[in-house]
Amino acid sequence: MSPVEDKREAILAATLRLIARHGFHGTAMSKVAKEAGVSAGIIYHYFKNKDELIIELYRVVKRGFADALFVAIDPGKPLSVQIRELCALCFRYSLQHPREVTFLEQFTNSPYNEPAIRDEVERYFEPLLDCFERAKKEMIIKDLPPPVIGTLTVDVASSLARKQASGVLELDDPLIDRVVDALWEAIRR
Amino acid sequence: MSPVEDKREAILAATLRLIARHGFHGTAMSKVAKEAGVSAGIIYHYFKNKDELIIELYRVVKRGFADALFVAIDPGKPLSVQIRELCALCFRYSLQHPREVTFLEQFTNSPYNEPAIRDEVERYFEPLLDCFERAKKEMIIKDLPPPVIGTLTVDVASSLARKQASGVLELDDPLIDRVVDALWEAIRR
DNA sequence: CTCCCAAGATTGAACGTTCATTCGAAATCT
DNA sequence: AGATTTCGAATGAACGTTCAATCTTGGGAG
Repeated sequence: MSPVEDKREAILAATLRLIARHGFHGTAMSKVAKEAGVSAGIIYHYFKNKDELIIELYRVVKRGFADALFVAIDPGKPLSVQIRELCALCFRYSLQHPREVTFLEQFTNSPYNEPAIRDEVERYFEPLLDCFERAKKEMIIKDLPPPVIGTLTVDVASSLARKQASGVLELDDPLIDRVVDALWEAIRR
Repeated sequence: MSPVEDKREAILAATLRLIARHGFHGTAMSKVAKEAGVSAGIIYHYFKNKDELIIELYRVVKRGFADALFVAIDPGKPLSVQIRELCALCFRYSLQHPREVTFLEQFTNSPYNEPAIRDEVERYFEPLLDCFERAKKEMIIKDLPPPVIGTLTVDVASSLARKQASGVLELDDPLIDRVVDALWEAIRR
């Protein structure tokens, strides 16, 4: 990796850490610079301004999440197994990446989340949605709209991961399995 | 209602509207004053500072949400009916109060959400949790931790309400019924 | 192999703006 | 009249952003 990309990614990583801990409001550009070990000015060499930095971080984090889920797709296995693995992966990723989850939830509920960016990022997940579309056609799962399916998988995992991170819930492997079972019973036909 | 309380509530209502539209980051005290039709200084007569204003708004909104759910509790009806009505009420309230939902989601994922405030507000919902505890004892629903049950009801409703508000989903009454059915199948034994 | 220089990378102090908060004075209520 | 409520200009701190100056890099000339 070139040193240039190193610095750019250091800025993105620092922004993620600070926003997860202190929110958008508490994350000043000067703090990002200090956390990343660079000067304040250089951020504007890589990103147009603070908004662009945050939006780019959103793209990167969403892309990473999508990539993590892709390993669940294995056309050799039955769709029901693929979907359950997808759910389980959502949980594992969310639990192992609490900062990413917190950032994504903050972004989603903020004015940053404009339709253009949402549509652009949603495209990363199209192959995963295909998986659900095929399961619908084969009458394996209920014919619910994709956003509902998304809520019953990704959003439930994120919500529980946040509760785990804040200490109000202890999610161990057996409990994750039981929740995945429950979600499967919600969407299966 | 006394004029004093009027002004206080005008400030809270203005804060809710602005935060839902522009986020914490874009909501300045001067804007709150203008939106509420009062001077900037008077806010500090009713609230210690911006943080206290936002935390108090959180209490008020959470309390309103809990109160809206209480009408589902009717000891004359079977627990299974009460729980399904609770879910349905979550949906109706969330859909009719998009600003409240957006604000709550932002608050929950921000550094404002400290354990002390969370615990204090969680107490509003204890009678509702009791309902689920009894259903567990009677072997009607699965023995899942309360936070998991909460996620599978309140958080799912909030998440879908947000998607409806942002236009990516059209939630009509028949679809709400089907989602409530799905959630019931997730938690029932 | 060394020197040099142009282009890009990096710095951090400085700038103008915006923000949360204060406060003395004015208005309103009891 | 005294107490409480309300105002809005003033204050100082913090913020996002800029920019002139400095440093680094890589490659062509000698």
